[in-house]
Amino acid sequence: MTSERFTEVRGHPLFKNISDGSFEALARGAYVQNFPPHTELISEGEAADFLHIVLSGSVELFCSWESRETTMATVWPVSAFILAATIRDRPYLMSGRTLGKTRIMLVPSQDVRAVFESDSEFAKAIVAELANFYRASIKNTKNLKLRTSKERLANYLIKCSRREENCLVFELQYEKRRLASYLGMTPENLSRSFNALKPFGVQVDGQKVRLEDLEKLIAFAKPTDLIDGYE
Amino acid sequence: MTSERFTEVRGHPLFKNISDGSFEALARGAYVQNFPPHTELISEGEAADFLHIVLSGSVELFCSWESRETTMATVWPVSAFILAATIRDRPYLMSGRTLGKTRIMLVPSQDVRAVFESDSEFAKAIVAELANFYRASIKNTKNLKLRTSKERLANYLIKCSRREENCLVFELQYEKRRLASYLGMTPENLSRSFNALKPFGVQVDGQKVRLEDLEKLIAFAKPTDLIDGYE
DNA sequence: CGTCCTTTTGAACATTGTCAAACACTGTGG
DNA sequence: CCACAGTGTTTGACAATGTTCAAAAGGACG
Repeated sequence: MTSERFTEVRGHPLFKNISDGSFEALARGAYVQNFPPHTELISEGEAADFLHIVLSGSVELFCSWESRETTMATVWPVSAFILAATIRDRPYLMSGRTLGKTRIMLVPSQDVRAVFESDSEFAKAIVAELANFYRASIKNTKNLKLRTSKERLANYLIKCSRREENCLVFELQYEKRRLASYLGMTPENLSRSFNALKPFGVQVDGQKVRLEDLEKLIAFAKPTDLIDGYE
Repeated sequence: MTSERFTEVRGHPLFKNISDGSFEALARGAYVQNFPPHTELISEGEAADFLHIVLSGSVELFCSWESRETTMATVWPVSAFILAATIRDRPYLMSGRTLGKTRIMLVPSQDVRAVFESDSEFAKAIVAELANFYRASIKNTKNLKLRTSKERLANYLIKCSRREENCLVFELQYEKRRLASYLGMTPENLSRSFNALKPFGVQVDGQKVRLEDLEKLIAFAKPTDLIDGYE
C-alpha cells in the first residue's frame, strides 16, 4: 500500500483532507532523500520540478542579487516550501540550503498540479496554505518598513518567548549571522542591537537568551498581531 | 439577468472560467459604489466583510504602526484586493484609501467563500491569484533587502518604461511622497535619489520623467526578472 | 492674489554598514 | 592534551546611507 509510505506528511494541512486516491497519486512519484548540512537544494531561477517538504532538520530560504545575499525564512518540519512556484509552474524566486542534516520529501510538480486539478479538497488546502504564506509575507514587509532594526530584534525575541509559552529563557534557533540577515541587518549591527536592548532586560550569552523584564521589553517593542501574529 | 450587471469583471482571471451559476451567486449580494478621493475604504485589523474589486480610479494599500505609515501597493482597474483576508476570514492586514474618484465592486466575503467551496474553477482561479500575490510580495521583499534606495528607484523607473513598451518619456503615476513611501524611503531621500541618477540620464520635471540613456541606467540598476518581473 | 500642499534644498543628526582587529568557540591532528 | 586552523562573534573607528527639521521654491486651486 503506497499511501503507508509517507505517514509523516499525511496529517499536514495540505494532505489531511484529500482522498486516498489523490494521496496515492502524489506518493507514487515521490521519494525521500537525506541531505548533509549546507547543501543547496534549489537555486533561484531554476524550474520548479519538485514540491519540497521538510521531514526533519531545517532549510534556509535565501535570495541573492549582485553578490549580496539575504535570508528570507527558515523552514522547519513538517512544512512544504516553494508551493507557489510549483503550482504556477514558474521558476523559483528563492534558493534553499539545508542547515543541519535534513530529510526532504520530493513530489514531482506535475503530479502536484495534476492532483490540484482533480481533487478540489487539495485545491482548497492549497488556497489556505498560499493565503497564509502571502499574509506572512505582508507581515514581514510591514516589519521591515515600519520598524528599526532594534525594534525588529526586540519583537523577534518576544516572538521566540511566546512560541515557548512565554518562557523567559531560550536558545536562539540558529546562528546570529543568519538571524541578522533574516532581520535585515549585518551581524555587527545585530550584536550592537543586543547591547542596546540590555536596558530592557535582554541578556545574551552565546545562543542563550534571558528576558529579565518582559513587560519592559514589550513596552519598547509594541508587538501587534497585525505584524507579529502567527495567524 | 443578474449576471449582465457586472460585465466589467466577468473577464477578470478570478471569474473568467467560473460557471454562470457561480457568477450569479457572487453577483446577487454584490454592489457597486462610488467613492470620492482620499476615502478610507478599509482599515487594518477590521473583519474582512467584503472582497473589493477596483472598477475605475485607484486604491492605495498602506499600513501603519506607532504613528509611522508606509505604502504597500497601489491597485488599478480591474483588480481585486484583500483576497487572502476574505478567503481565510481573517482581519485585514492593510488599510486602503482611494486616490482619485473610484468605483468599487463589493462582494460579501461569505458569498466568496461559499462559491469557493462549490465551484472548483473558482478555487483554481483563486490559487493562481494568491500564488501571484505571494510571489509579488517575495519579489518586493528582495527589492527592499537586497538593494539601496537609489537602486530601487532606478529599477522602478525602468519598470515604468518597460510597462509602456520601453517608452523613454512617461509620467509618474502618483505623487512623489507616495512613491517614496512605496520604495521605502522619505520624500527628501527620493528627491536626492533622483538627483543622484542624473549621471545615468534620468531627467525629472514634476511628474514627467525622461530616460535619456536607458542602457546606462540598466547597467547601473541591473534589473532581473526574479525581482522586477511582472510574472 | 493668496492659501495650501508638495517638492526641493541645506544642515545637523541618527542609523546602519564597512573594514580591521581581537576574541571565543569548535573540531582536527599531532 | 595541546597547538592550531577555521569559523563565527564582538568591538572600535570610520564611512555611507538615510532621517529629521527648517526653510525656500514651485504648483494647484479657489
